[in-house]
Amino acid sequence: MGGVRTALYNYLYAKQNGGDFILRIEDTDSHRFVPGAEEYIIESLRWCGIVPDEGVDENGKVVETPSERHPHAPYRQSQRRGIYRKYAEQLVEGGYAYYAFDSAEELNALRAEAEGAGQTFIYNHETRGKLRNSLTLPAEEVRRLLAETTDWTVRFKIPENETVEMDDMIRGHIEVNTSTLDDKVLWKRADELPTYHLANIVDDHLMEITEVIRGEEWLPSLPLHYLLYRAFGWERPRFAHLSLLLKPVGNGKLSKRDGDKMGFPVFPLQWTNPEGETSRGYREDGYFPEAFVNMLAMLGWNPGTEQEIFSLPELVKAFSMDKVQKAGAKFNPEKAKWYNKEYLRMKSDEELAQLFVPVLAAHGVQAEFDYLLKVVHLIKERATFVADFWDIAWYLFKAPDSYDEKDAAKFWKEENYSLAFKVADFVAAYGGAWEKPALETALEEYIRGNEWPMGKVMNCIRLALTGSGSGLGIADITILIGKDEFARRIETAKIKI
RNA sequence: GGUGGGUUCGUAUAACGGUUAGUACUCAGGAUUUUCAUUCCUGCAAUAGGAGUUCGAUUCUCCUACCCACUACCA
Repeated sequence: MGGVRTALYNYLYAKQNGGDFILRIEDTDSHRFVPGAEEYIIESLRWCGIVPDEGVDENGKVVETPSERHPHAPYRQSQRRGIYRKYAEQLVEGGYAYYAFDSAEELNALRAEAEGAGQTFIYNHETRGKLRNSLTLPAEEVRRLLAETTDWTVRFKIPENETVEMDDMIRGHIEVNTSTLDDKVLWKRADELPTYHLANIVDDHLMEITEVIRGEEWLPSLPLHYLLYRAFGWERPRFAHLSLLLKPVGNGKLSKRDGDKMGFPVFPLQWTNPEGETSRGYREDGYFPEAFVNMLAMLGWNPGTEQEIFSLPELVKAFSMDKVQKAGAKFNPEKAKWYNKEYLRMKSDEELAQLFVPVLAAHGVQAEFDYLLKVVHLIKERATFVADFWDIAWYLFKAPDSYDEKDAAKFWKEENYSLAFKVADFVAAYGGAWEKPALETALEEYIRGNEWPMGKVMNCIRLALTGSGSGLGIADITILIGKDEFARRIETAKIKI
């Protein structure tokens, strides 16, 4: 959800300003490759209607070779590996970075040692002079290690005691003293891959990125990124850091576990991880993508008006970065359902009837499309999801085979059902127009004319028709199921209840 | 621990430094209805705490508290 929201805000901003939304796959961690994740991201965005202008072709594949439409290909960083090394070396030559030969074990040992003393080990201006790197080792030794070993990295040399002044489109002016920063690894000889920091800056420059809208977790790295742009002498993009999505109850950010525990999806689409655990998705749970997107857009942003329902094009028009909330937003599953309900009732009867077909099929039911149109028209205001249709209106497709005991005890009393049977006879003999208003009026005149208790009689009929004490209006049901079926159900009820 | 960010009803949010602090979701009542649902009406409920600036602070400044993120050869 958080990822989709970030993509959405990027998309909205890009489209609003006549720009392009580019999808780039940042897969520079060779140890964390997850099969299917890339396809999942693309399919999720497509479901949401957030279609990248660049980076993904019409078949939903990440573009690997440059073309007019996709001039910056390849868009997968693992396929761009060849281009990062020279930029890392450029920084070393300019004195902005250095080679570090400390092994992972050595650094871990230093961290453990510091932790034992209640401190934190940081690779920075204070410690780099005592570590094994191209700043401390003789040139000869550095050359030898570079040529003969593969366990080295390029680290950024953070300047000492300098204030980096930054601007964030959402948070405004931010200052950080460089002495609090550490010398981040930019490039690793072991797998010849950059880390996020280098790859991101290099690719954003090469791909002519003008705005970076990303999660708040990147805010602490912003000074490093500013320094990197400065070291390269490149114009930097503008940055916006979005607050996180928080769990509905308690503290902390939204996690997969919350969804499982509280019964709502946290993934746009159903997702099965490599361990075989499946997480439900909004799509599979029956949410409309428009509702999902609308709900996400309103989580941390508002239009400044009281309008709550926005289509994607409307969001593009209305979106504004200075209306984006600084604080984290707690996700509210109830509101998500409300959005779906609103979108469901905005759908046409035709569309809903079509969506209803597979639901009916799953219950072994087939019906005329015209009939479905009428059904859907009657029940759309009572449902949150299309799947609810069955629970609401199953009795319009088959007779009840049992009756709710509590409702039967409450309504099925002789003084009432004896009258109901008379009403049934009246319906059987009814010769007026076979449409709801006419039948409804006739029924009401008949019952009230005889001074019978309207509610009690109707509830008996409803019990016979639907098997319970709740449901649609009697006239609505009768018109739909027809005279014969009406009579059959009354007869069955006489015997069974 | 350090650094950065954040804080208005339970939740999402609105409010040129001047409002009876608004709206939506949820919840509770009520009205309508042949039941249920819908619809409509009403209600509950907030500026984290403390200083300061100001005629006046939800809004600006500082302090405290709490929450979050980061602190990897992950992104």
